[in-house]
Order: sequence, then C-alpha cells, then structure tokens
Amino acid sequence: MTKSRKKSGRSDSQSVTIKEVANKLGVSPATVSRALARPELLRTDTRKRVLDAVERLGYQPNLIARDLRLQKTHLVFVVVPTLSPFFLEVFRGVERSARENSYAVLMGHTERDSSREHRFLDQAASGRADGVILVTSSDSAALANRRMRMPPSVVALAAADGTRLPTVRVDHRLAAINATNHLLALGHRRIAHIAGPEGQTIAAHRRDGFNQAMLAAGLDPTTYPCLAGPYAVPRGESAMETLLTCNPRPTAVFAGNDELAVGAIQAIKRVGLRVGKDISIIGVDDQRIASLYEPPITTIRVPTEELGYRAMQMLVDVLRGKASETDLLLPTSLVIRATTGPAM
Amino acid sequence: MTKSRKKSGRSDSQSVTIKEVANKLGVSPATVSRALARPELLRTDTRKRVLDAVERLGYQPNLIARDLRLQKTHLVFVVVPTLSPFFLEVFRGVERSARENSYAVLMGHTERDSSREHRFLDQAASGRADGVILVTSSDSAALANRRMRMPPSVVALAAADGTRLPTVRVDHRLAAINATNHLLALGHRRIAHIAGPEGQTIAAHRRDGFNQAMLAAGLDPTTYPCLAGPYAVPRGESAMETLLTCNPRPTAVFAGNDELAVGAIQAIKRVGLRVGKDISIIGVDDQRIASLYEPPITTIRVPTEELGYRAMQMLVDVLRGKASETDLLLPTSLVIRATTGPAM
DNA sequence: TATTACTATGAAATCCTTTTCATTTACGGA
DNA sequence: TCCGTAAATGAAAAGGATTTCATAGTAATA
Repeated sequence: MTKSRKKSGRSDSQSVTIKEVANKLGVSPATVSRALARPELLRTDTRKRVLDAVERLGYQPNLIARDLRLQKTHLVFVVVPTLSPFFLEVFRGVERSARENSYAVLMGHTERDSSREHRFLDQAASGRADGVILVTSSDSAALANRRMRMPPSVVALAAADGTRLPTVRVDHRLAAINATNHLLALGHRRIAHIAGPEGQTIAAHRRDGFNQAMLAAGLDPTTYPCLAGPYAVPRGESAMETLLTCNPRPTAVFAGNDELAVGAIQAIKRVGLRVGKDISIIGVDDQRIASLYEPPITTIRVPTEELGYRAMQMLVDVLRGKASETDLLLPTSLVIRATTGPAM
Repeated sequence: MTKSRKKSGRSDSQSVTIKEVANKLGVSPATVSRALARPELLRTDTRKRVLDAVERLGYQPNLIARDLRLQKTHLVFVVVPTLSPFFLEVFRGVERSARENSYAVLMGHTERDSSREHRFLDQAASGRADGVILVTSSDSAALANRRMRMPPSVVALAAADGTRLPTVRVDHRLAAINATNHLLALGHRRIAHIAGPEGQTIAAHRRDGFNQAMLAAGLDPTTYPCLAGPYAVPRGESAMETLLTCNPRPTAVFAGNDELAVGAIQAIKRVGLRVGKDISIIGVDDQRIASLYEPPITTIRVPTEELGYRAMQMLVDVLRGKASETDLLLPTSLVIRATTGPAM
C-alpha cells in the first residue's frame, strides 16, 4: 500500500525478489535465503522477523535463479511416444517414485518423431531438467551418436538394444513365447500372428518369440502371412479379414497387442464366428480395454506401472551418483479371459 | 583431445559455456551470443569462425541462464486432473497450437489433488514456465484466493465458475439437454440419469440439463433415483443394476459420461436385455471406447482437442499482451450409434 | 589528408539466488 | 572487566547467458 511496486516493465505478476525483502527489513539477502533454506543458522528473533516478512510480502524464490546457482532443478522429464493409456501407465509409475524422492515430473510426447525426442533431451541437457526417462522405443544408434550433450537418462520399456543407458524392460520375446504356448497348450496348431509396425523393435521381438515358439512345437510359423502394421484397431480388423480368407483358416491368432486383438475380434464377430470358440485370440499388454471389452480379452500383462517406478528409481540412483543395476528385466504374466479356448 | 576439459566437479556431461567458446576464439562472449541470436550483426568472416567453433565444440546455450536473463522460458504447463484419454485429448490440442507458436509444452497431473494443482502453479509462477493451462475442474474460490502469485493462465474444459481467468469450455448443461432430447425424440418417457460425482461442477451441470429437459417435456425427472458416483465403469454397472430393479423399469438411460454408459450396458447385457432395443443408453464425451465398444455407444461429442487448441491460442494472446476473448463456448454434437433406438 | 558516419566488437551490467569467507556480535569463563 | 571462542550476519562471488553502451575500426566524403 505504500510506494511498494517500483516502476518496472512487465505486467502485474511482477514478483518480489529476495533483495526487496532484505531491504525492507534492513538485512542482507543472505539472511533471507538462510531463513528459508537453513533456518537453524539464524537467531530465533531474526528468523521470525524474516519469515514474517516473507509471508507478508508473498515472497517466493525465483526457481530459475536458484536452478542456475545450484545447477539442478529437481525435475525430470518423461518422454513418451504416444498418449496411449499404455505409456501413460508407465508415466504414473514414474510419478509415484518421483514423489517418494521429491522430484517433480513432467511429460512430453513425441508422436514417434525422433527429432522431437532429441529436442526433449536437448532441453534437459541444457539445464531444464536433471534427467529424463525415455519410454520411446527410440533409435539407439541415433542416441549414441548424439552430437549434443546427453542428460542423465534411463530407458523404460523400449527395447533399445545398442544403448549403454540403464534400462528397465520386459522380455517381449519371452512374452510372445508365453502367449503362443498358451494357444499351443489349448491344442491349437493353425496359429497366425498379426504383428506390430515393421521396423519397431518391440514388434520385432514379439514376432521373433512367436516364430521361436512355433518352431519349438514343430510347426511352421510361416503358414499364414505375417501381416505387419501399426498398433491400431482398424489395422487388426483388416489383417483378420485377410486371415479369414485363408483355407484352412487359422483356429487361433496371436495379436501383437491388445488393440490389434480388438480389431481382429470385430472382424470375426462380423462374419458370425464365435471368438474363443471358433477362433481364439490372444493379445499383449493388458491395456484397459482388454478387460472391458466384450468378451474380455486374454492377454499377456506387461507391468507398465512398475516399469516406470523402477525406471525412476534407477534415475534417482544415477543422479545421486549411486551406480545401480543397469539392465533390469521385469516378468510378464498370462491373463486368461474369454477370447481363448480349446481347439475344436 | 588437447587439454580441453578443465578439472571441474560434475560427471562427464559437463557442458561448454559461452565463455569457453569465446576464449578459445579470442572474441568476447557477446560476439558468440550474437552469432547465434542475431547473426546479421556480425561480419561474415567472424560469424563463420564463431559458428564453426560452436559446431566443433558442441556448444549449446544453457537454457536456465538464458531464461533467467530473458525472464521467459517459452514453455507452458498443462495441468490435467487425470491421465484419462479424455483429458489427454485436450493436451494434444494444446500441443498442436503450441507448436504453431513455437512454445514447448509439458504436462503434469494432479490426481484431483488441489494441492498438487497449486504446486504446478507455483512452479510456473516462480519462473519455470511462462503460463499454464488448467484442465482441472479446480475450485475457483481457491484459485482466486491464492496467496502466491498466479502465473498467466487459461482454464480449459473445466467449468470454473467464479474465476476471472480466460476460459474455453463447452456448455455441459446444453449437452445434457441435447442428450435427453434425443431420447425424448425417440419416444422414451421413462428416462433415468446416472450422474457423475457429487459436488463436481461438470457433473452438476449435466444433471441440471437433464432435469431441465425432462421438465420441459412435462416429465418428472425424479421418477428414478439419481445415482451419483465416480466416473467409472463399475459404478455405471451397479447404478444400472439398481435401476433394473425399479418397476416399471426405465426404457432409456442418460449416463453422465461414456464410462458410466459402458458399465450400464454391461449390466443390461448380463440380465439378457437388448441394448438399443429394450433399453436405450446415451453417454457423453465421445471417448475412444464409445466408438469401439460393442455395440458402439450413442453419445454427445465434446470437442476436446479443439478445446485445448483454443485454450493455447488464448494463452499465447495473453502472453503477447493481446487481450483476447475471455470466455469461449464451443459447441457439442450428438453422435448417434447403436445404443439408442425408438421406445417400444 | 582530414573529418564524418557507420559498422563491428568488447566491457560490463543485469537477471536472482546461494554460499563462501570474512567480520561483527554475543557469551561464558577467569 | 577482559579475552577467547562460538554464533550470527554481511559482502561479494558465482552460476551462464543477453544486451546496452561505449569504443575501435572502416569506409566514404570533402
């Protein structure tokens, strides 16, 4: 109410600085800083006096200035390729661990554009965050060859093969083997696979697993065309339509993820066949829709939340200088629902 | 390869500073800065010399230092209550506009914890971001009474009534009226409503709309119990079970959102009734699952992506000092699918 | 050649904190 | 009362960029 606000340029969100607080009290900025950061260093009365003023003036330290001085932000970025529930679950896990370690987390997504991924890394490397968690199945070569500085990072979920970065992931190959074995155990012999995007590491691993399991059972994995495509419902639908034209048609299908499974099921329903009876379908991921769908979809559960949680733990270790495990493998599990049944 | 790296503390991600580049070239930091920011000020040969060195040394400006000096970050936060697809769609819209205006966006979520919302606002207010977009249906009173500085903000989607903040939203009341009218137009008279969480503004508006439409049609909106609860599938299921015990039972149900609709449909299927025939169901939001579900769900589409896009536009205007429209209302639309049919 | 008018560069201030190091103050003991 | 030591505070540097203002250099004109 006095002659407070100077002249100053910017709008009315003009904030109080530590110097202003100090001047108003006749103490030095150092004292104000200490009152907030290490109060035990101050005499009780000065501490109170300062804290009161801080309260009264609504002083809040400028985080940018602090970050610059301390050379750390207590902030980490999580970079996901897509806003799909699947990746967001990882984010949720990261957040939980972050809260336990008093870090703040922010998320960015790349829409699978690797230049955008690098932009986030650059941002972090130039000081905006202490580290980053990559949930992108990024090109490991590009990562290694980055000309720019690389911020402390941990890879989650993505099967970035060549990287030296600490990684926490699941064995997608093994998951695919388990999925295929489930179908084999039910007596199926004519099994097809609808694969994820060509060139995507995870999709490749899943396909490998399928092939491996089929060969181990003495079956030819190439009996049916391997239809690779994006992880999307319509894609699953069209792939299934193709498979239905085969003669004899498959009695079971291993879909590369739950979305493809949904599409496949829709195609099957449309021609009047019974899912889980005439044709069995198994997905991977255990996305939300898998349990909600009608009928509920048998799938391989990937512990996404925990993946994120562990990744953040690792990152914290890295940031604290504690070297921790560098490649952590989490188990997947088979979730049997209604879309798989014995071969007829 | 020479005696490059000094001694210095931190790990090997130690970064080159502008001063180091300048010294190595025998020019001043100012020149290096100019080479990057305003190259036309430099003589062609010096410019080239500097740029070469920048390239060679892999120099990247420290963003924190720059932010501090320029008092802006070119970064905005998007704060969402939940990682549900619905809100993420808004985020996507924000991002699109952000890219057009060369801002970077990061997302945080609050899990409906208002203290976490304030923490994000504090972060922004103390310099970590230029502004924030609130997708939280936050308590407007708390917002107004914030003791701390408030960063430039725009409210999206949430029906924050009391705020003076620029807002872009849809008329949830009107959306509910349209939903109800659709059922009325199909000849339904015994219509029930499954509401969202008690006390939530959006949910309240939707309920109001329902009541209003019913009264306008000369019907009693309180014929069936109004079952309020969280926006979750199991909740829709249990609410529908209750409604099915009523005598006579409703011929149509307006669910407060698509998730509740999914639950309701599951309950109906379980007792062997036909959705869209024996009982009609309409949801709101047009979430992803609404079109994917079996049968596809009739719903009211909320233009989430555009909501986010417009919100970011507004924020950019605010940040540039251009005052723009302060309360923008976007239209909703009826999407007729398979869960609604004429009253029998 | 001398003077004027630019142009290209550098020195230094600035953004706001935190923290080291030095100094002052206070206190207990003799 | 005085001294030694510990505690409380302040001055100033550091963190890394940008930008204003001043200066040195260059070119053009008389």
